[in-house]
Amino acid sequence: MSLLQVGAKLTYLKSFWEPRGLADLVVPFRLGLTANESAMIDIKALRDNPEAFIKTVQARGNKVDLGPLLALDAKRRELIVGLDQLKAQRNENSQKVGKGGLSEQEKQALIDLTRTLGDQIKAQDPILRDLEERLEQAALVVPNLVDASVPVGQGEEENKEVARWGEPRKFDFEPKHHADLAEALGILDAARGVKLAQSRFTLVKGLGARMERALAAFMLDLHTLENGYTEVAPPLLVNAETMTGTGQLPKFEEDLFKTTSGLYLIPTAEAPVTNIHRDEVLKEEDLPIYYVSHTPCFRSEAGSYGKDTKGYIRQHQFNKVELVKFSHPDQSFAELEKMRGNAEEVLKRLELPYRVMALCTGDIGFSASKCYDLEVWLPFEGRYREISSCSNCTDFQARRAQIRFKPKDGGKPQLVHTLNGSGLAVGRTLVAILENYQQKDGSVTIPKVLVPYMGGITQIPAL
RNA sequence: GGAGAGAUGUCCGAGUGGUCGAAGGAGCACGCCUGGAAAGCGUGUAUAGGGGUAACUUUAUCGAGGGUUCGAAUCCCUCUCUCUCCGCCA
Repeated sequence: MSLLQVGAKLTYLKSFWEPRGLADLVVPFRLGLTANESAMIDIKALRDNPEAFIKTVQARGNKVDLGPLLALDAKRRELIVGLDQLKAQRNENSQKVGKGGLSEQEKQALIDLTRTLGDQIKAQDPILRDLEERLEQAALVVPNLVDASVPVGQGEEENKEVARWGEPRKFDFEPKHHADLAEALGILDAARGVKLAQSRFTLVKGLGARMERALAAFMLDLHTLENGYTEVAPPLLVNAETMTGTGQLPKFEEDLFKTTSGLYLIPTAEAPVTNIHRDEVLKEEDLPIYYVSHTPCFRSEAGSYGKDTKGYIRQHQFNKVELVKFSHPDQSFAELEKMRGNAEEVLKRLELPYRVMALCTGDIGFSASKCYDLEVWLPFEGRYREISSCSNCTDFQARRAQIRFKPKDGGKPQLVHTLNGSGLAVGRTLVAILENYQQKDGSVTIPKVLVPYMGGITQIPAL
């Protein structure tokens, strides 16, 4: 998840999480969940161990009150007990009628009796369903449990640096902003992007377009040939179920572009790729599954007015190479470390200085249990900026999307853990290269590993 | 856009009002057989929610929602999706 997305999410969440009674909890979107698809959090786990959830919610800095949720759950169970008894009686009676051996009168009496049972059931069933719906909606605002290793903090400022690589280059001239460089080199054309679409769209030209293609190819080769990922090219328009599975819907609909046919443009390949195995039961021996996908991403950037208006950092459309894993629950945190290493490797080979941040409880995404951001050095701004985000979503998305595996020993299907991370955001990588590899004359040297992918050229010459 | 067919368990596939959570097969697990394996034979094998320390018990689920009925996978209505043929088209 990108910084921009987190920002938008947090603003939205803040208003959403104002304390209020469950009765007037307004949810803008009716979930298309069926009875055996469960809610966003494990209601049983909440029942058994509410303290863990309360702790998480507090640490994340939101004020959702879990009390009403627990009360609803208790009420629901109470109702089920009575209703199930009624249904059991009805079923038994119906079977007696069917089996025969009753006199006409007995039979008719039983039918009449059972009809009243049926009426009672019909009267109570909607009450239960209403209760369950409210329970589900209430569960919807409860975020994933954060892992114990996540630093506690209020916001971005309290994220913890856990690693740093490379030395920011010393310039013997004033480094330029990438947008100024790129305009001068004729490789990024913001004005024409606006003409063709609107602001936050850019026309990429010449060696700029070539470099994006080269970067994508380089990253894909690294991840497929060396890191064991399988390349996939998913649909870029997906349905509401898919968006719900990974958590973009229903809460973050305003961040998405929706088409007139009801499909959504993907804001990240995480959405379609994680949903590849939605409603599936995988074999334990197939885990872990690694996918890598290079796609455009589309984000409305609602709520980010005025931020990064200049340049190629924050666009409505950008390219990203995304890593997705389906992991055995016991391995997911180890897999997160590996995934972070895979993303870091891209920066290392491009020789771009970066640091790794462990996001704190106040900054971590809604569905993530633990998350690292990779931040690349940008000389003009003189600071590190997010270029990748690697998250372990544990079973949070798997529960929504019903992604399970059958244990080898024959036990019940269990939820897998899902992970995702950028490996990397291609547009921002281009930005980082432009700024870090710029020369005094305005030309840009091409990182060594990229030269073969650029047809052998070693620089973008100044015009 | 026009015409038709379909949606059942991990998968394939039968089932047109009751004894159907659902035949049969595949897969998987265990056992027998074998020097070991394959084949063969036998046994077992859905998910979710309640209640119960447990044994166990109960409810729901045959694409989704509604209806008829004492009783629905099965009958009726609505919707969604998939497939085939025709038309259009990158």
